Amino acid sequence: MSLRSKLEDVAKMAGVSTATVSRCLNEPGKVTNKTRERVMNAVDALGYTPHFGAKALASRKTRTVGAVIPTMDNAIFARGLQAFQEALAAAGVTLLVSSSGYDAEQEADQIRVLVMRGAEGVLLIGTARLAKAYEFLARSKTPYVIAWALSDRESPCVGFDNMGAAKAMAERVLALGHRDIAMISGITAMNDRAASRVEGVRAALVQAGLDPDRLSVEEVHYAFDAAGKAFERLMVREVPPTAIICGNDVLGVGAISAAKRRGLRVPEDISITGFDDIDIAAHVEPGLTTVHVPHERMGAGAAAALLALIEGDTPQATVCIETRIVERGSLGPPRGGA
Amino acid sequence: MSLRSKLEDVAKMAGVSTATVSRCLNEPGKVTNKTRERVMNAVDALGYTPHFGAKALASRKTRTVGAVIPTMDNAIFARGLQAFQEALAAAGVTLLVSSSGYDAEQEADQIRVLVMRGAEGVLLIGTARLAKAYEFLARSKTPYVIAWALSDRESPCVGFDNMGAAKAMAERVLALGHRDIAMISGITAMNDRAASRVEGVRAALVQAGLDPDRLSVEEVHYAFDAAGKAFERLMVREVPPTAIICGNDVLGVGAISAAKRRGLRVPEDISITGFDDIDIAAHVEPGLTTVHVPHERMGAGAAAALLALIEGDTPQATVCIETRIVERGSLGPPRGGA
DNA sequence: ACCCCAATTGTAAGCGCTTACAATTTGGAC
DNA sequence: GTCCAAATTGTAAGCGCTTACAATTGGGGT
Repeated sequence: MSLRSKLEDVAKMAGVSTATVSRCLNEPGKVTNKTRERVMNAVDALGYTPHFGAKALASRKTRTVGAVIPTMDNAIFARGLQAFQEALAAAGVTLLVSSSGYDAEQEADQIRVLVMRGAEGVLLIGTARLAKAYEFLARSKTPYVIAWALSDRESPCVGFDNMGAAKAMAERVLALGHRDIAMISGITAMNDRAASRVEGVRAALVQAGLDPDRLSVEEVHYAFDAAGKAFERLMVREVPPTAIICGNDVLGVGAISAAKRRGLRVPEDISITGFDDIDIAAHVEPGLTTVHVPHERMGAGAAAALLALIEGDTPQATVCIETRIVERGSLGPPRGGA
Repeated sequence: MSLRSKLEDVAKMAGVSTATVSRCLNEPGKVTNKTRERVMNAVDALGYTPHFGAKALASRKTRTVGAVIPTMDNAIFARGLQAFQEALAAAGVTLLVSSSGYDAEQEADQIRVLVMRGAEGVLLIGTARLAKAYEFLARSKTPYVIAWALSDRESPCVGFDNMGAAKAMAERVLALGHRDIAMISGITAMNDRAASRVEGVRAALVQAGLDPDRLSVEEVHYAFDAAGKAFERLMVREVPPTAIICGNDVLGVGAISAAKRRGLRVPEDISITGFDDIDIAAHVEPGLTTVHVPHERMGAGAAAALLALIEGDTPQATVCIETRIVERGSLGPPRGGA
């Protein structure tokens, strides 16, 4: 970090001015072949790497965007973020990622940090966050797009209908004859996706003429064993469920695992569903019936929207990515039959 | 990004000089309570966020380190990186992560980018990388530590003995009586961890008086279905293996899944082992017998080493984290008996 | 040859911050 | 009240880069 060579060193070695070196690096067309070659030689003779901060300061642009995601632990955000990143890279924009650990306070901090590090726009997951985070975004005039959910904010979003998808899944469960349905959900506080999914299931119950308050919901953080423990708690209730709708695939896989450990067959003894369709969902036994989310499409769409925003264009306010249910075997009719 | 308020604005509003504002923010002790309060009010009245680039430029320090990991897709690096990050945060240092997609050329690029973005040191995974990457590190005098493997470089490493652990696992497999052993490995080119693990298994075979060339090795990238396909290929060989040692848990889980799809029982018909002990290993049926790696300890250790390096201290050159085998059921004696 | 215009290169003024160093204020001790 | 050292604040010079603008160069057209 200390003895880096700078533009001036390169200029000196190549016998040109710093302006010329800068041009060689940034607008090679504006420089003679001959001098460009000379400069480039100096550049890699010295192993010159421009100082990002200085560059950002002088040019007042960074070609950088940020994303703060709830967690990097599980694969839920990996695919979408990957697509987001690739689309940005294609436009010559760098992505800075950080994770908040599902903590709203931390998320607000991370947003600040990203912006101060030069993010010209940010990708945010879902809509629920501290007011001060939104205020900061507004005050600093930082464009942002929301993904993984739909939003009615002025800023665009590229997401999917969490509530609708969960409702569709619940409808399918109900159609098979299940009446004792429970849910293992992520923590719904400050997590609109988790909350919407619970709401979606409740809506399906209401629509089927059932009492939505009879739905037992276990809220746990997204981890296999937390889901396992939630499963245990659900199964010792006085009326154990015949089907458990899980808030995501991590919970679903954890539940299947716990069921088998308990000697229950899936779906004969207990049906289990997931949400997201991450890789592992297809690789447990039985395969997890789940909601497939086209993460790649969402990530790419979000990138396009954010880039447009940064360029000053106004992209479509809301892009709704369609989800679909994939049946894999973990959902079947209840024990007694329909 | 455009109309951010700057130090000067804060200074003006608080009626002090920019130097005083800077002090308030960086060395609050050197300023009267009264003026500090006045300044702080101005700071959040304006929603002031310092310009990172300007700060880095003026102070020639960033309190930032970088890490280049092969992938964020699976959980392999997540836990260790998390611990690394937390240890850094405790020291007030920010972590910048990027992933190379197991591509050496990209990794070299990422290292450059991180350094140019102000990384005062970097965390690298394993030892195999392009010479130019090492050269750049040396020329730019950027300290680095290597994790996830042991290294004989001058720069410190905090890792574990991939070869030894794989050998130990193979010995256990051999002790159970297996003689037809195969391996599903990650791509070994430019991946010393993968290569060492294969080497370890071969060493165990040699030690047991077996021909190491008889070991069938399928090299695939780390994904469930790639492992599944590799499994299929292995099982149609003229002498199908009775045990498959997998290069990591993703491959192991993929193999178990493929075995069951093929109607084989694990471990009665085929034994399967993994490496890493990621969460999912305990949540498949049967549980995956694997090598447990204390990722948290490694991440924290790596952080300590890197921070020391940046401070100019010389940490211990090599820290070897002990691994251990966890038995979960996917490894048993071969069909015929020992 | 000579002139003029376009292409290329150089000059120098910042970008927003930190930090020596200088100037000022403060608060005891007398 | 005075004086002095210590504490606080202000002044201004960069940090490494970009980019108007100015200066130079090189080629036709004549």
